[in-house]
Parts: sequence; structure tokens; C-alpha cells
Amino acid sequence: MATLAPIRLDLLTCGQAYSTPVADADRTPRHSISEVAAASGLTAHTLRWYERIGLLDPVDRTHSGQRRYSDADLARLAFLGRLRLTGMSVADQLRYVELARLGNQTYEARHELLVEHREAVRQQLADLHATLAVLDYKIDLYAGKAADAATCATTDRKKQSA
Amino acid sequence: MATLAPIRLDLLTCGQAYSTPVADADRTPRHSISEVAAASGLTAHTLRWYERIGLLDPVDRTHSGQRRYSDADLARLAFLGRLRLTGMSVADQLRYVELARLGNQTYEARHELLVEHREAVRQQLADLHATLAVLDYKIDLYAGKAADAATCATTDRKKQSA
DNA sequence: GGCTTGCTTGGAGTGCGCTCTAACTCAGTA
DNA sequence: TACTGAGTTAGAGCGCACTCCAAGCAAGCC
Repeated sequence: MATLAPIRLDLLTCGQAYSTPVADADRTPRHSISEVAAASGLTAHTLRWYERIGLLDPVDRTHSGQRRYSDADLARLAFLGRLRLTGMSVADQLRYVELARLGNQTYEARHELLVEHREAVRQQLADLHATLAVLDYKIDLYAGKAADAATCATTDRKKQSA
Repeated sequence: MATLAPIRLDLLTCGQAYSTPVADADRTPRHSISEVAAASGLTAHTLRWYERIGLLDPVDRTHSGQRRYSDADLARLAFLGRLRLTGMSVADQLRYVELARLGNQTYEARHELLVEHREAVRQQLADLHATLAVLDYKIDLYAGKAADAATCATTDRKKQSA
């Protein structure tokens, strides 16, 4: 069981806040949309769209209506980015976020969702390893064939099966 | 340098031919579209579409116009499936196939393309490993919290940051 | 002959994840 | 006051990778 010691995070830059995976990040509104776009690699358009569909909670605004993201927003974005990198659909990310919004009674459901996704990630890892082996094999083959083709122009023309 | 001894493959089933990565597979037209769909996990629609866009060479037909796929077609499909699993776009797969169609003088270009893609796959592997670590961390956290919630209903309500 | 099954075609449609547009506001600087 | 630049909105549009549709054809079975 994890004990959560509070951490002072007031002085994090946008990039640091984005890459720091903290459970109880600072909620002070701080970062403009362009800073967050730069830190996250998403466009401002996409950040607004994430908020519109509910993937981000409504972001704080300045008195003139401009968004100011907190470190907590950035931490969530970073985690969502991880899920995205592993191929989780926006719909499933949304499902997770909506469970989180419902509070304590959804711990189990979220746990289950993550465990399921971890299995998918493990499957992907296995697929990638297998493909890496195939690529290594093909690349070796091509290295040999390219040397052939360069040194021996009169070699018999075999049909290439990809 | 790879020496390519010819291999007798006449008796392969569709599924075997699909999963056997052979360089000079049999070209005898043999398998119906539904067999290939079952073996490859693609739909018949998708197989026809692949042919239409040039990802597969024109497939042999029976006298009545039905497709009959060879083991070589299946081997290519299997390799394309690997590329797809690693996130290569259809456009890039097409680029590779078109290079293969041009024959010997494109060995180097194909080699380069595969080496580039291998790098992308390695990057993906790194991303997945990193995400797996995050998932493990979160899952442990939730396992603990779920136990809390179950045994201690009066626990203080911490705001959940994802 | 009539029915079913499995296939054919070109082209239209779908779902996803953004991505862009148009018209606008606001703060800051010369 | 004029201009610039960064931001705002709802909604339309786009590229990708399929996915489906309608209409038709050929073979096999009762």
C-alpha cells in the first residue's frame, strides 16, 4: 500500500510538471495553452478538443477567458499520453477518466481496466519482439543481396517475394 | 550471404503457408479468399482492397473469376501483417512493395526502409516498456486503495488525479 | 427449374483522431 | 489609436484504414 507524502511542486516548469508522474500534483492554474502544447507535443487544437470531449476536466481560466493548466492537468495529460502511445483509444481513455471522476467506489473498476490494458501492452511487446526478429532476418538478407547486386551484375534474376 | 535451397511446399495448408516465412514460396494458385481471410485475420473485403490498391500483386483467378491465392501471396500477407502490427502505414507498406516490384536495383532502398522501420520498432518497444512500468505502479496503487475503500469506508476523500 | 452459397465489381459510407476555419476578444506595445 | 499576437468558440473538414452495398454471376444440390 502506497503512502502519499505531500510534495512541494510550486516551482516546476511546464515540461517538468508534464514529465513528473505525481499522484497529487499541484492544482494552481499556471501554464498557458501554448506552453502545454510545447510540453506535451499535442497541438492547442487538440488540447481544447480533449477538454471538450471530457478527457480533461474543465481547465481554469484567466479573467479574460484564457486557459491556465495546473501541474495536475499536465500529469493527467502525461498519463493519457502513455495510454495513447500504447494504442488505447480515446474512447477507452475517456472511460478511465470518467471512472476516476466518480471517486473512490470506482477503484476496482479502474484497477481492472488497467490490468486489462497491461495485458494488451504485453501482447504488443511480444508482437514487436517477433517482428523485430523478422526485420533483423530480412535486413541481413538484403545486406547480402545488395552486396551481390553491386559486385555481380550478371547474377540470375530471381523473382523477389517481398 | 544467404543460399536459397528450393523447398517443396506443395502440401502446406493455408494457415501453415500464412505463418511460414519463406523467401521463395510456392506460386501455385490454391487458396480461396475465405480461406485466406480465416488464416490472415483480414476480411475478404480487405483482401480485395489490398489487391486494388496494389499491396498485393494481381491474384490468380479461376475460369469463373474467383481469386486463388498462392503460398507466396500468403507469405507476403504475413509479412505485411507484421509491418501493420508495428504501426507501419499502408502507404509505407505500399512503398516497400513497389520497390520489391522494381527488382534487384532496389535492394539498397528496401534495406534502408527496413532499417529505418526497425528503429521505429525499437522506439516503440522502449515506449511500451516505460508505459508498462507506469501501469505496474498505478495498478499496485489501486490494489492498495481498493483494499482501503473496502475496509475503511470513513477514509478521507482525497481528490483523484487520474 | 429453383434455391443456396460463395464469390465478383466499383463506388459509397463509416469511425477515429484529430485539424482547420471564421469570426471574434483581449492584452500589450509604439 | 492602431497594430500585433495569442487566445476564444462552435462546427466543418480531412486522412486513414477499412467496411459495406447493390447488383450480378457461377457452381452445386434437391
